[in-house]
Amino acid sequence: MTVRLRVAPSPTGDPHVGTAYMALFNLAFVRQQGGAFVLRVEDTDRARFQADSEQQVKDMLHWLGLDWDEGPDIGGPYAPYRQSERLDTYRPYVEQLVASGNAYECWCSSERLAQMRAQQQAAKLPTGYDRRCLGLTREQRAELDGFTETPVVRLLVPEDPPLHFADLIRGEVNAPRPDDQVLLKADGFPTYHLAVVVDDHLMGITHVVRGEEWISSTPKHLLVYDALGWDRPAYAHMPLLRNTDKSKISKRKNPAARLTWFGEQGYLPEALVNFLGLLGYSQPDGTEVFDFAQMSRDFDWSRVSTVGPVFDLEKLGWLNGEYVRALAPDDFAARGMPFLQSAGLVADPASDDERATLDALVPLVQTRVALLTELPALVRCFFVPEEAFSIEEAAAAKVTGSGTVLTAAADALETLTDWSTETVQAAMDAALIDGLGLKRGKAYAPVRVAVCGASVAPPLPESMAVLGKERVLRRLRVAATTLG
RNA sequence: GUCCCCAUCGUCCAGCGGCCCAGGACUCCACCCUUUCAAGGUGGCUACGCGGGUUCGAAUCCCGUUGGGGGCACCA
Repeated sequence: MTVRLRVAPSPTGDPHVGTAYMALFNLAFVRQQGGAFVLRVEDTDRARFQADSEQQVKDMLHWLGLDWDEGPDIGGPYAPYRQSERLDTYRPYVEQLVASGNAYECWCSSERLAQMRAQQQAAKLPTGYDRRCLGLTREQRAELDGFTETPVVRLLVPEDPPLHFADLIRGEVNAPRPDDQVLLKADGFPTYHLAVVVDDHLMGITHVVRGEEWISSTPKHLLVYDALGWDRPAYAHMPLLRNTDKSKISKRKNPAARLTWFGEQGYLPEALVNFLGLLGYSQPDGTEVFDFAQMSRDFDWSRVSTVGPVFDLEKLGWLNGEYVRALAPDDFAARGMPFLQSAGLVADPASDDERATLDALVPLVQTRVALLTELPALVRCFFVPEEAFSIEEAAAAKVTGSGTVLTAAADALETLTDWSTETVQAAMDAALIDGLGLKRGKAYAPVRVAVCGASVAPPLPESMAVLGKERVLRRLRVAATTLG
């Protein structure tokens, strides 16, 4: 049997990391098994619906390389893949459930339901629908209070509903007894609980992989499968990603909950994918730097943890550095360019000169960047117009009184006809180390500040070679007076 | 409140009865390398929540307890 899995985001806002996390594990298994991966849009909540959300989700998933085989944009044998376009397919099943006595209509107003729950909680009772409408006709119910015109359809949970199910990650799971859950809302839209089951069945989904938060509603779904006479899928409930305080990861408490945040912050998609594959999961050999293909190759549900991992940015930052350093030089330049452009250091599109300068800088900065957002500060002095070049105050303060050193360096460099890393360094060493008797660290510090404007910068002779004789000399002579 | 899930260094993982007075990674600290900062190298700090069992033997199994998390919507 060929395996079919899906990821089913709800277009209610900015794409969530949890969606990528689920997609990754779904997909790792799908690709290992040679099955199909479906993207289904669960847009049954018209109150929270956001029109641009679906596209953002698709963009983010593509950015991460987590691509689907069937979906609303590319179609497939089970189209449509948007639940709002499938309203007609749910209706017959609702009718069937009502006819078979597995569901019933309910006219209770939301006010009455809220009041009922409050009372139950005050009485320290489990909350749940009290079945006020069960067995009543519309007319009979209308005579009682808390009545509302348009009914919903509720699942009738039997005395002994199925509460146990096998989970690929957790083994036998014991879930709580469900409430008489609403299946069809008053607006005619199905709730999640009806729509997932119907769609998963109709779309031939074999494995339902979702967050742990769904464990408690699985019995409802089981009930619907059974009532409709359908085979149950296999279940895998993933651990929930957490904030630092261990609560379920949220956009409110954690910027990383927002998928679009990572690109803006200079993270590489392959690093994020790798990192997500490290949360609640590990490679059999303990490898920590691995790509999707490797993860998929020996993917195993039994290796997925049941403990919700804290989404810790520090390790992701390290991992990102690993990936940044592993980038081919031209790839690094290409990925870094947008950050230089948005910092206003490079024109958009970049000129040939600017490209050439960046290419020359790559070997100097690639090991010094963990996040792409760190690049602009590191290369600022190479791109900034001479008139706008300035020395950081703190850096200047560290080397005040080095006019002699700077002048000596400038004088020595002035005579150079061949301008390269080697000749520059030789000239500086001769003038400052041999000539003034300074140690290299002492000698280079003021020069670095004068030329780069900061006390932390890429290697000095290399930087000076890239900068060119003219600009270096000008900066040295200016600094010789200002730092004199 | 109620039901369910979970429990190894600060964090992410390994461990699935003896190889563990617990191993790797991130972070932090020290040292080496070194023209600054990185990168790289070496070393170090730090954990099986607690209490009972079971067993010759428990981080690993069982029970309890404590702690954390999630669900309890005409949201997903």
